[in-house]
Amino acid sequence: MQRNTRQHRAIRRVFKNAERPLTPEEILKYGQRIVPSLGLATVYRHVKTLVGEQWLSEVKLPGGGLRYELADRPHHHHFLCHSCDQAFDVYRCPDEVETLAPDGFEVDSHELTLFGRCAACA
Amino acid sequence: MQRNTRQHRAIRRVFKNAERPLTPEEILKYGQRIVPSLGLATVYRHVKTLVGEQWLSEVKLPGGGLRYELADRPHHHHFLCHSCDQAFDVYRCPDEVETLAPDGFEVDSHELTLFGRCAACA
DNA sequence: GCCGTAATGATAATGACTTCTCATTAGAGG
DNA sequence: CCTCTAATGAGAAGTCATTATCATTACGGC
Repeated sequence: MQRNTRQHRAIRRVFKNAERPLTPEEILKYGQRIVPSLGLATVYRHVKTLVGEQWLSEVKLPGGGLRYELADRPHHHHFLCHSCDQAFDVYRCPDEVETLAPDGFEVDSHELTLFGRCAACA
Repeated sequence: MQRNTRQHRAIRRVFKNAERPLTPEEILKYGQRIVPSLGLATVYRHVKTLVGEQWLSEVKLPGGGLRYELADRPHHHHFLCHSCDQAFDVYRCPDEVETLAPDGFEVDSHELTLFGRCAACA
């Protein structure tokens, strides 16, 4: 991944334009609007590299299937629309979350997911 | 699933004794302490039936892999130990969670997962 | 513009999880 | 106790997301 290919530029552009976590299939779909020949294997290859470079971060939501987002986003959570299955960012977080665990449990991170219908589907 | 078999009784007993969500492999392991010949296919068969009867409910945590718990438990969340990979119940919930979504989004449920080390691993 | 080679993309392979198949076992009514 | 047949369990098969293979393409230094 040392050459500046059209595919690499396209994938980074997709994330710069997206303001929500994307699945590999979504990356492929949006990337093909820029480079129509883009293949799924190339998406996976670049995503893996970009995660290694900490340019992207993995988003694991309940229900499985990894999504990816820019790694430089501040702390936030996610909303998952069960109609269109798209994930969205929620930039508000309840306080004192990490104090909820039982005694003796060490919390080092947390993930809050809201489920429902997004503005477009509702 | 209309006969009262040893396997069926064993699987229900496992859940009655467990106070945390179980994976199919965990159900198999604990069930085999009661009925050593228990097979994984039987675990899946009964879990599917019990979920259909609303006796069990599915627990989807980030990272994939379904877990199951008794359906009659009151609202609660989960703690996932990244050392032993066991899930635990957390019977406290931050208030006003469903008000965090952006305007126009309809929230109908939420899932909060705490990550860290459980009391036994810490 | 040429050339060496990294990157690509179609497809096969993999792996984890879940369901199916079917010969055998064992509930439970008579 | 017999009999019928639902349930079981071992292994095959299916699913789905991800990775590997490899012939072809196209960056980019010269």
